[in-house]
Amino acid sequence: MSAEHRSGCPINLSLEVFGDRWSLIILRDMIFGGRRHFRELLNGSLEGIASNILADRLKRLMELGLLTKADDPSHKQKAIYSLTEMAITLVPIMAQLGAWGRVWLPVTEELSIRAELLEKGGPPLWDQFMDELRHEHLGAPPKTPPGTPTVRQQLRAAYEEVVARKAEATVD
Amino acid sequence: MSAEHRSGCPINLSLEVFGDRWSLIILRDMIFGGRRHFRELLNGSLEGIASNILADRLKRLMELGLLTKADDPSHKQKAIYSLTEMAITLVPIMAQLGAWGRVWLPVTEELSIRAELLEKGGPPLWDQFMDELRHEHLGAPPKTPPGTPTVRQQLRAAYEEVVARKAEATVD
DNA sequence: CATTCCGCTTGCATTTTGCAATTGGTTGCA
DNA sequence: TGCAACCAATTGCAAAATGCAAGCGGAATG
Repeated sequence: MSAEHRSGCPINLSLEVFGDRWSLIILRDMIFGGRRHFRELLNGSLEGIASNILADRLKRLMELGLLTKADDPSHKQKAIYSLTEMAITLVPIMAQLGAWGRVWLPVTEELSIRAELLEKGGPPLWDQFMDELRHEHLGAPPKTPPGTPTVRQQLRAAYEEVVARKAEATVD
Repeated sequence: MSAEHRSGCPINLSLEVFGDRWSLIILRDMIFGGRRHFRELLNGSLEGIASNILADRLKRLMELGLLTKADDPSHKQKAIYSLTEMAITLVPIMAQLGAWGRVWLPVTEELSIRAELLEKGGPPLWDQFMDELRHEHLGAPPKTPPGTPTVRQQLRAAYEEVVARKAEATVD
């Protein structure tokens, strides 16, 4: 192991990658929120990340091999960030983290419905989602027949259903 | 959500608990290494945690409900730390983190054999391990018949086998 | 041609971390 | 009884990370 690493333990090395308050938040927004641009990540983040921290983490995630950056052909100033295979395979970790948080922490209903769906879908749903991300970010051929609702669409629909139901309940 | 939380998203809330470089390391050493005392955690940690950080994190993990502390009846100065159910259900997250790290990060063979075994065993092995931890830390009745090798023993045996094989290879 | 938007960068205050030494007390052994 | 070793921390201090607000040059938009 290199001198930069505290130990060769896989859990420790994973923590050296994610052991901060922002890296996984950024990846979550890219994976589940479909965000690809700096501004989307900056303004869309529920948690309010600062621009200097976002810039630093994007750079770090690129150096670590979790993200790549490319010019947006439609806009010379825009950069498009893409997930690598390394980042896409974080889906099971995200699912487990969400499932655990849903049980033990004070989550809100509308923000945890996605975690619930992902938990119920289990590994088959995670695999489908990862295939969709490979199509979206790596240009891999889609594996699901066209017309099938994507996992992200399903998660989004469930989220909006909860929001609508809660809004209705408020009116009553 | 309370004002202390950045958002009610389960992944974010989980990160607020584990989004640092030490909390999961401590829990890893308790779960997989069977460590229960301050000194064991301090000296046994491969990564070399400082005593002030360890003290701070143990306190924090207790406040969060992941650990409890009790007097050691055999030694007035010793404290015994125990995992709560909340901490025991981290086993699947640990397993996924280990599995991911094993694939993508520069792990050493002897330190990743446990992650490999845990991955291959899948949820049934995780469940058995969690039952053993409930027995050890919460006093729950054991579910496996007496005489069955524990998961921790299996993991330890596999680790030592790799170490022995590598030592032999060095001699040749 | 002014405004907005683009991905950052800068300066600066606050918080967290890491290291080494030390604390007050307990235990085990001679 | 005396004393070294051990116990779970705590203290002081330097260094690093974080967070906030403002600003940058350039490009797109109206």
